[in-house]
Amino acid sequence: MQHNKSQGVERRERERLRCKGEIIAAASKLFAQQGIEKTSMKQIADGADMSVGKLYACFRGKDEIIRELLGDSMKSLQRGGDDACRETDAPLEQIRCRLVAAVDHFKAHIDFLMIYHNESPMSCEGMIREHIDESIEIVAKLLAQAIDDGDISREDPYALAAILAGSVHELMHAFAERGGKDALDGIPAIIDRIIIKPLEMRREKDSGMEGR
Amino acid sequence: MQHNKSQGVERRERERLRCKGEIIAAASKLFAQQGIEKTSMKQIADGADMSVGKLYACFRGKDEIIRELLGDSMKSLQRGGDDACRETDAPLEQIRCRLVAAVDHFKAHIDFLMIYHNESPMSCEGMIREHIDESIEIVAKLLAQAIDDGDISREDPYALAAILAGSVHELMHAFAERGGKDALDGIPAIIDRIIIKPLEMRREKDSGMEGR
Amino acid sequence: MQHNKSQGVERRERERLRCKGEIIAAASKLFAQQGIEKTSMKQIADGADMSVGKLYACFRGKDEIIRELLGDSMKSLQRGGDDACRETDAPLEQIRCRLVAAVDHFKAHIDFLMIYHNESPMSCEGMIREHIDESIEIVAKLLAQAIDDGDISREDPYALAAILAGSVHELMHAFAERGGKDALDGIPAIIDRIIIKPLEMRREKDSGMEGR
Amino acid sequence: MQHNKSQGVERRERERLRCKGEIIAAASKLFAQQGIEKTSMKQIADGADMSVGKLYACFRGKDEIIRELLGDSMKSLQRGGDDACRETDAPLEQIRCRLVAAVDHFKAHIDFLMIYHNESPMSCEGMIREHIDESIEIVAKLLAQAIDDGDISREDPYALAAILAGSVHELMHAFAERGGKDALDGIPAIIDRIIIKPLEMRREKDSGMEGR
DNA sequence: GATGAATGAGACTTCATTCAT
DNA sequence: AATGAATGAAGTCTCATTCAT
Repeated sequence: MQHNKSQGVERRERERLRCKGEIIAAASKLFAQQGIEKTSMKQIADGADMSVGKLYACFRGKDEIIRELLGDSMKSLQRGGDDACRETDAPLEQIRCRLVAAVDHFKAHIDFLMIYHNESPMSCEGMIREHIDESIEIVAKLLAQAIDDGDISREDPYALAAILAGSVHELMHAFAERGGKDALDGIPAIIDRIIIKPLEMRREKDSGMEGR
Repeated sequence: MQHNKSQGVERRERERLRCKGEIIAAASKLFAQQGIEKTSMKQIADGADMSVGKLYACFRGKDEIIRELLGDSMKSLQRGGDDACRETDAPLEQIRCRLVAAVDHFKAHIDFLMIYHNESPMSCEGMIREHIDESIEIVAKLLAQAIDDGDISREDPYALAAILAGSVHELMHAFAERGGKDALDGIPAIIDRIIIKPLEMRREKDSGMEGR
Repeated sequence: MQHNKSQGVERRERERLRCKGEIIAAASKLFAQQGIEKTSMKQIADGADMSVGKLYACFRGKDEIIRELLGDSMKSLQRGGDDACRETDAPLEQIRCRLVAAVDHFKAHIDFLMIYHNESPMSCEGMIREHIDESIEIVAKLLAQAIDDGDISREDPYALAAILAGSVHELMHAFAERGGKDALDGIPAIIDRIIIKPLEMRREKDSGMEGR
Repeated sequence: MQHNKSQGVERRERERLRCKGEIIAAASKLFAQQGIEKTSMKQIADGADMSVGKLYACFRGKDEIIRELLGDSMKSLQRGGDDACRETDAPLEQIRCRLVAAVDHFKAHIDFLMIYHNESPMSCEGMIREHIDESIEIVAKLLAQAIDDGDISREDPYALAAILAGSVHELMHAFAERGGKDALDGIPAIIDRIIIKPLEMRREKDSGMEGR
């Protein structure tokens, strides 16, 4: 009896999560297509094939859907990056791993890519902007370490991180637009070749000249 | 009599333009402060010190204000770039000039910078996105020429242009945030040092190796 | 077999009544705390530790719960009054007994007191208002008899009854607020001293003067 | 020119007040008929023969309409009482004047009478309850003074005030119901005869007995 | 019979746009 | 031509009631 009850609770919880997932999925698609502001709760409900009331049974309101959608995606993006760079201590290597992980994540979540790119960064109290800034912060710290370690030439690490972030952002847009999501795979290599490698090479040259 | 009439028409036209300018100015400030969606026609009217009715006498509706505001700013930004690179034929030099011109333009129109950065790129049927794409297109063509001219190593010019555009975008945000608008001045130099110069240097090395 | 069946029916009926009682109890508490309008069916179900569906199995809807809750309480209040005044035929004495009974009833059902006082008298198609009017009617008849019997001076018995009802109502609020429910005990005495006794005394004086 | 403008502003302000008045009037009627909660903004708009939008141009929302409606009426009721008792210093006389003023006010604002009587006293954060309590407070103070002055017998002035307030309340309902609003005129006399006079007379007797 | 998830009508509110003055 | 009061469509959210399980 008690077992049945706890089973029921468990099943219900699973059901609720599934439902939230469907809402998030429908909302993601609509947000990606038309933007967050232009998407109404009714549209989300229709998209998820349920009533407006159910939306409010699963989420406190539209804000919470947005926050959860963005928050989950960004947390997962972040975690993917953290996991990817666990193998190495070399800061530049970590950046490269994070970059690959980010691109993979966006490839797998193309709606999120659209939202991340097309939505106002100030959406939902600046959540997107904040996430970008956090990513830049992380990369800037790794770059600062790379500079200290003598891996790359001495530059403002925040500026370098901003360059990396902006480049990835814009490349992602350009490649997704032109070549479909598979084109995204080329991004890490080009970032490496155009931005990171030169920083390393310059460092070697600098060292060489210092060494005289 | 006819002369008087045409004078009146002319005066009226001048008046209407002045009026549109004031509306655009007021709208720019408000859009920059609170975002486009959150700004109401009433607020724009109050900001421009005129009635809501006059807004509709000068513009067809809110959409047209946005379109004209963005369109004018972006045209002016584009024209600034075109003017700046008129002195030289060297493609890389043209890119550098355009970059300086763009930064100068944003420095002089800080409200536009805010809108350009914080607003959804898809605002107003994707006008901002379209403008970025056009800028990338122009730079990509110049880069293609630079590659043909043997000024820089052979890379996908669109990818390079995207990297440049994204880098500038993100640097602009980072620098404006941290150092106020004067900090923007440093952007052309850092872009040149981190992205463009290495492309040139690599080319030289490549050439050297080819020359063997 | 038939006996078993009727036993089952009986048990079921008993069960249903118990269930209704629990719902009424939970609803009373919530209505008293937050008001009828602000209390949702879900809250009542939670308060009665049952499902929303069961609420609808026992009652036709929210309205019926309110109607039954108020109806039961008011019937019980009325019955208490009827019982209390069974001992005597003297109309004034009956009124005094009814008053004591009413105060005792409210003391014992403090939630009902709150609802009766704080809810709109027009709640549920004016049930509360109707009940007050009925009480006034009863008291007015007793007063009319008292007048006929020469117990009190000649006045509009309805007006006197309204005065009694209003006084009790407001005293109940004032005393409950200031002294907790035990303070209610003082009400019959004060009503008697301030309103009823003077009516008797005036009658005596009138009689005396008539007697000359 | 400036005069014209100020005239326009003045006219507009007058217009706005007229409009608020119409809304308050329509709302009063509806609130009196169906209760506050059951009245929707659409109904008020229809009743005042205007659009919903205009309601929101004049008031911040439904709450403000209720607050203003009740607040104005209760302030005016209070002020009427204050004005009425300015002629005399005798506390009992002041109470009598206030009573007459209150009855006159309700006679002139019959919708307010209905709302005041039929609405939950806890409506709009307990505004009605608060107002009743304030009235009782004022009367209680006057009664306390009357006791000190030896005008009436020694009783709890708050209890007496509650009796007066409750009596008036219930009489108002009974008389308005039975005799139309003109019947209200009889209330001051009956209150005086049944409640106040006896208090005075008892005092005299008490004094006489004390004097022996 | 019991459950509580799901429904959807309806409430409040905002604001782009219109139009009488 | 200018004004800004008025409109009403559309959006968010609540909750009494229903019904599949």
